[in-house]
Amino acid sequence: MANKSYAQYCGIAAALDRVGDRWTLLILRELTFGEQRFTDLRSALPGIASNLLTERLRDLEADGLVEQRELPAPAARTVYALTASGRRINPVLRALAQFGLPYLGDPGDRKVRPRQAIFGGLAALLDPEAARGVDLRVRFELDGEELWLEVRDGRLARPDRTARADLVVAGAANALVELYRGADPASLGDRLEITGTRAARKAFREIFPAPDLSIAG
Amino acid sequence: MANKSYAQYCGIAAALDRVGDRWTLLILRELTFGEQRFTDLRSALPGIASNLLTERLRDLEADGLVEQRELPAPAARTVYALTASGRRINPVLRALAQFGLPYLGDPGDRKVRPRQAIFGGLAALLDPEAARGVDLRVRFELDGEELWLEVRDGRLARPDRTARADLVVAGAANALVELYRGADPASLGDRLEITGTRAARKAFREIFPAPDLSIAG
DNA sequence: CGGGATCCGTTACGATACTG
DNA sequence: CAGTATCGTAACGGATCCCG
Repeated sequence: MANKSYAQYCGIAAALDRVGDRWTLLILRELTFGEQRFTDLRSALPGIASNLLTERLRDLEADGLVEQRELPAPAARTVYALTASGRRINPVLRALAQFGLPYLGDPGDRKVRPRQAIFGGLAALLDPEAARGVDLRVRFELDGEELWLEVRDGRLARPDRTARADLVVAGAANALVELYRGADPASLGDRLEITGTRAARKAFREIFPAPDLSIAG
Repeated sequence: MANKSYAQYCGIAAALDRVGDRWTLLILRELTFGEQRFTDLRSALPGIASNLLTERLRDLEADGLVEQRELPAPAARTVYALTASGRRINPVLRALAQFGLPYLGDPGDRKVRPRQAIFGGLAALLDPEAARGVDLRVRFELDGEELWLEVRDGRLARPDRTARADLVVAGAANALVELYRGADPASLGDRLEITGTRAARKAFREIFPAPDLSIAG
């Protein structure tokens, strides 16, 4: 790895020796959404130097968390993907996302919004207790972009886009964010439209509960 | 903060802006065990420069995660402690500890062993599902040091040292570590002695299950 | 002795330019 | 598209010194 090891006999230190370097956890975040090309990662991580991205990917490969895959011709190109070991980082990302949520300001500011931020943010909110045994397919149409999210038997699953969605959330991504930051649903006007049975809407609210934001310093 | 912000509208990035700097999460780890003096932190974090520790503590104070407290006379001295917001980092530390566990090598090597590593490691292993509703008080006597661990209604609690322990684990800390790394209990000989009712021993094994280490790269 | 501050050599990072 | 090369700057690590 790039940085020196903490050299402590402690799981947290051992974890940070692998994923504690700057940018590393954000690279892993991107890869949890699926295979990514070098350029995909670069554009999702504005500000990272290309040599640094190379170095981080090599480190992650050396630790067995990420692997290169060669896609078949014609467009033969290499992509990066998480290995089985790499997917074990998911609970860490979820815990970080929950910790960081109160610190997100208004969605209007100048910050980069990663394309999958909505999806990733919701995934972090999933309450395993409330989701126990639940199946729910949601289609998002936010700012003209379509995203699917599927809960199967209480866990997030690769969405089946051929099936019918139980719930459709369409409109402005910012409106969804504001809703989760405690805005009055009525104040959103027609910027967000949620379509589905009453039961599906209820399930969604329970599985992805709005967090308590009162804690932020 | 010392490092530049990622400036992304994402909970993970926001979290890393606060706790992603080198040493920061290990400082928070130490503080989860209770108030610590500057010198306590320094000795628990071998290799950290004193100015860096100062800077990190100031950053954490500015973010409202840590606060200074003045202990009363005679030995008037300042200690650092987590605030309510700071205690929200706990799930992150647990997730990291679980992720990092397979990467811990044999306990015999030269690495620094933080005094509370055993306690912290076990706390990370607690299975909330298995612990549901369980009460269990454990006293450790490892390498001559006494540690208490109390599970109350399925959650870790400040141990009540006046009450009677349901389980006593006495002997070499290394033996306990080896046990959790898959060693045959019989091979430990008399290096570890576990005393308690059959029910208490069973509860301990279920609440703190040995992790699957087969995943390590 | 606890709680830092200062200084300085080394390393990692960030920006830009360049290449197969 | 997927990196490599170069280089100035910022952060880190180690040592030393200071003050109550």
